[in-house]
Amino acid sequence: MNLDERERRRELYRLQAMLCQVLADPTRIELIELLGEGPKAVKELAQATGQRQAKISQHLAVLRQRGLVHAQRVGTEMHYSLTDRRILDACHLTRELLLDQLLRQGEFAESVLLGERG
Amino acid sequence: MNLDERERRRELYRLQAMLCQVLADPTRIELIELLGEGPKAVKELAQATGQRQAKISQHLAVLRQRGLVHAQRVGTEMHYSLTDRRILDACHLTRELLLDQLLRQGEFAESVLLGERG
DNA sequence: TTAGAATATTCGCGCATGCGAATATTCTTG
DNA sequence: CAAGAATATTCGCATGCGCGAATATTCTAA
Repeated sequence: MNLDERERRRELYRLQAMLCQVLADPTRIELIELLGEGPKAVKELAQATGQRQAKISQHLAVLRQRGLVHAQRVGTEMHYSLTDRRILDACHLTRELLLDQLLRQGEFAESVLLGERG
Repeated sequence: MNLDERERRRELYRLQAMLCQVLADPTRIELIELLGEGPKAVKELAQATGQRQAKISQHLAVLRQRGLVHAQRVGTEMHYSLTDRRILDACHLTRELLLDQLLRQGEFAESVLLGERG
């Protein structure tokens, strides 16, 4: 390999963008939050989110391919779990950032913030 | 308004996804990093990234519309700056997460990591 | 082995996004 | 006002993404 520095940085940014892309979906964020509570089966996740099973499986596949979650067979079920708790940290930090943005703009803030802060 | 809790959480996830979407582009990440050094004109950013001016303006428009950067006229130039330094924190955390992912998978890691850690 | 439950995958569509090219806007200077 | 520099916007296109619907796979139990 031996790319020069600029190209290495570019490659890093490209991969980072791909990671952020994975986090750029509300259903996937919700799945990450749920898995933050502990391992869960697909059916549980579908029930908790109120989404169709196929949709949940599709999003779990994305998370799995990117290495954010790990799947384990347990009988007829598949138990999913986070591979790294710091994924939650990233989610929480971006959410903090978002909440500050909302506060600054003063838009939507009250309705969304209720029950999340204060 | 007065949404129930689940809907409020959903709305929050939706907005968070939109924020992550903004961070899910390598050029925008590079712009954020550059602006982390201080305010810069569009031309500077175009030069530093080696990208066409129109492309930079387009991405800056996205960052501006989402409230991540602030623009100020200075003569014939527009000086852009971060509205919140913690945007950098978010970028750096996701990058840390990415680097750990790469280390775990052992793929690309060496070439990308050189000069970034160690 | 067959039935059925749990999960995964494929397909097609509608929609958003990033880009280059071209053009428009806004400011400064003469 | 005219010319030109700096920046913004528009347009058209190619590509990617999320979704529902349908189907396939994989395991358990009888």
